[in-house]
Amino acid sequence: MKTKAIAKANKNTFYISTPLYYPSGAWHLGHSYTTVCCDAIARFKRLNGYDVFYLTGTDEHGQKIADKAKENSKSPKEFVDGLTDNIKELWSVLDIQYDKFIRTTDDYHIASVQKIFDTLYKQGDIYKGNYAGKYCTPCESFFSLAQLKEGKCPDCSREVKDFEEECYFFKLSKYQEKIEILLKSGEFLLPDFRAKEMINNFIKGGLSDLAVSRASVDWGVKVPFDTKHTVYVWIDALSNYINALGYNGDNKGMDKFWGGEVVHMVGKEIVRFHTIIWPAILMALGLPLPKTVFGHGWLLLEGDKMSKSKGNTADPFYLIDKYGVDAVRYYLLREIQFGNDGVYSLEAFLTRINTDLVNTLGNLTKRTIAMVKQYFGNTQFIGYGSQLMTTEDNVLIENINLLFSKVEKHMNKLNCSLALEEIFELVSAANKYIDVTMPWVLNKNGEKGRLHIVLYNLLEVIRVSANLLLPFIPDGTKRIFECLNLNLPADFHDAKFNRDTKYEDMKDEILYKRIDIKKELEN
RNA sequence: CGCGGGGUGGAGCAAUAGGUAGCUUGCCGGGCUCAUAACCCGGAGGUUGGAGGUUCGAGUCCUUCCCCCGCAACCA
Repeated sequence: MKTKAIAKANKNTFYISTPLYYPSGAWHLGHSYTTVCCDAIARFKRLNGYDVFYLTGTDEHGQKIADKAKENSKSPKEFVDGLTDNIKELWSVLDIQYDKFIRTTDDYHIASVQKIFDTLYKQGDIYKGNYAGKYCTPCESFFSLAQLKEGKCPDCSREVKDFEEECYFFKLSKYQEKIEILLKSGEFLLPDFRAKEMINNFIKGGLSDLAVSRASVDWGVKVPFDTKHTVYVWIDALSNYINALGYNGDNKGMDKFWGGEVVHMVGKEIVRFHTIIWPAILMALGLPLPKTVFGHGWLLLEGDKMSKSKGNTADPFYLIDKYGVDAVRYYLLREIQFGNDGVYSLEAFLTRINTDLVNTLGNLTKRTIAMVKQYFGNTQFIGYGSQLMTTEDNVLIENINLLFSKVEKHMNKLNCSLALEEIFELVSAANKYIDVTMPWVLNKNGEKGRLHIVLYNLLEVIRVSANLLLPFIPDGTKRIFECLNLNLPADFHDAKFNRDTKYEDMKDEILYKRIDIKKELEN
C-alpha cells in the first residue's frame, strides 16, 4: 500500500499547452497543425507512462474581437462563443484529447488575472505611468514610434498625431539579465536559432517596461483597483497557463504539474512573448519557469486563390470529412519539417497519404493477414522456436526491438516527423522482407515451418508499429488492432518483438482507401 | 550595412567537427503475384544562387554580390 502510494507520487508529470487561439476569424489548417502536434506528443507521453496534462483554449479579449463582433452585429461574448464552439468541434473531429479547455472569459481565469495584477502592483512590479505614442485618426489605431514608417502611419501612410494615455507598466527591464541568461542556456527556447533571434532583436537593445493595461480598450479584464483600465493581453492571455492549473484557486494542478516538465508549444510569431515577457512575469510571481518553449514554423498555404474558388480545399473540416482524420493528422505531423515552415498543397497532402498510409502501412497489413488466412486458415497462429531463423529474420526482429527507443528519442525532442519516419522505415523494411522471403514460394514448396516464421515476424512488425503509431493516427491504428484481433495497448510495454503473441481469427480489411489523386485535383 | 532563416537533380527535403552529393515523391525500364494498378529492383536527372579565395581536397571555412521568406508589441 505504502509503496504504491510512493510510486504514484513519483510518477513523472508532463504538461503541454497549445497557444490560446484568437477567435477573430475562421479556423484553418495552421491552428490544426499546432494542436495536432501537441496532441501526438501528449498521447505519446501518456502511453509512455507519464501523468499528462494537455491544455488548449482561446484568448477572447481585445479590441480586435470587439470590432469583429460589431461587424457581425453581435456582442463580443456572443461572437467568441460561436467561434469557441466551432474550434471545440474542430478538436473533436480531429480527435484531440485535451485535458482542459480554458477561455480567457472564464470566471476563474478573470479572477486570477485580477489577483495577479493586484499582487504585482502591490509588490511594485507594476506601476502607473504614461504611455506615449502616435495615433492615426482615419485608421483609429495607435502605434508606437518604432512601428511608424518614415514617421507616418504604417497602414495608410498619413500623418499621425501625438497621444498620451495613462496606463500601468510592468517592470520588464528589471528582469533583463535573468532573461538573457535564460535564453542563452540553450534549453529553454527551441529550436536554438530562435533564441539567437530573440537576443539580437530584443535583449541587446535593452528591454523597456511593458504597458500592461489600456484605458482605450473596454472588452477585457478590468484592473481591480482602477476599473477604467483594462488588463492588456500579456497578463491576461499568458497567465492562462497557470490559471488553468488552479493558480489563485485550489492550486491542485499547480502542485502537481507546474514544478514538473512543462512545455509550451507556440507559433514562431509569439515566441517573443513566451520567452521574454512570460518568464519575467513568472519570476515576478516567484514561480518556476517552464522547461521548454518550442517555436514551431508555419504551415503556409498556397495563396488564397485555391481556398476561395474551390470550396476551400485547405479547410480542416473539409479535409477531415473527405479524407479522414488520420489523413489530416498524419500529413501535418509527417510533412512539416521540424521547426521550419512548410507549404501545404492538396497534391502533396494526397500523395503523402497514398504513399505512406495506403501503400506502405495499409497494404502491408492487408497482404500479411491475407496470406496468413490463405495459407493457414483462420486458426490460432502463435510463436515458434528458433531453429529455422535466417539472417533476414534476425535483422528484422532487431529492428522491431530498436524501434521504441528510436521513436522515444525523437519524441523527447518533440520531433514527430522524425519519429514517424523511423516507424515507416520499419514498415517499408517489412514490405521488402516479403519480397526477399517470398511466402508464396514457401507455400508452394510446402515449407510450412519457414512460412509460419515469416508471417509471424510480419505480424509482429505490424503490431509493434501500430502500437507506436497510436499517438499519431489513432483511428487507423485502432482498426489495425481490430484486424489483428488484439486489445488496444494501453502503453508501450509490449512495443517489442514477442514470441508468444496469440494471433487468431484476424480480418484482412482495407485500412485506408487509395485516393485517385488526378481525379481529386480536377474537382 | 536592423535582426534572423533559407537558396542542393521536376517538386519537397538530408548531408556528425571540410574528404567520392543522399532521401522521399515524380518519371522511364524490369521483376513478382500475397496485396488497395499495391510491393521489390534498376535507371535517367544536380558544375549544391553568382564570382573570387583558403586547402591535397569545400554544399560544408573566408570575402563579396544576387534572390526568396520571416520578425520589428499579439495571424498557429
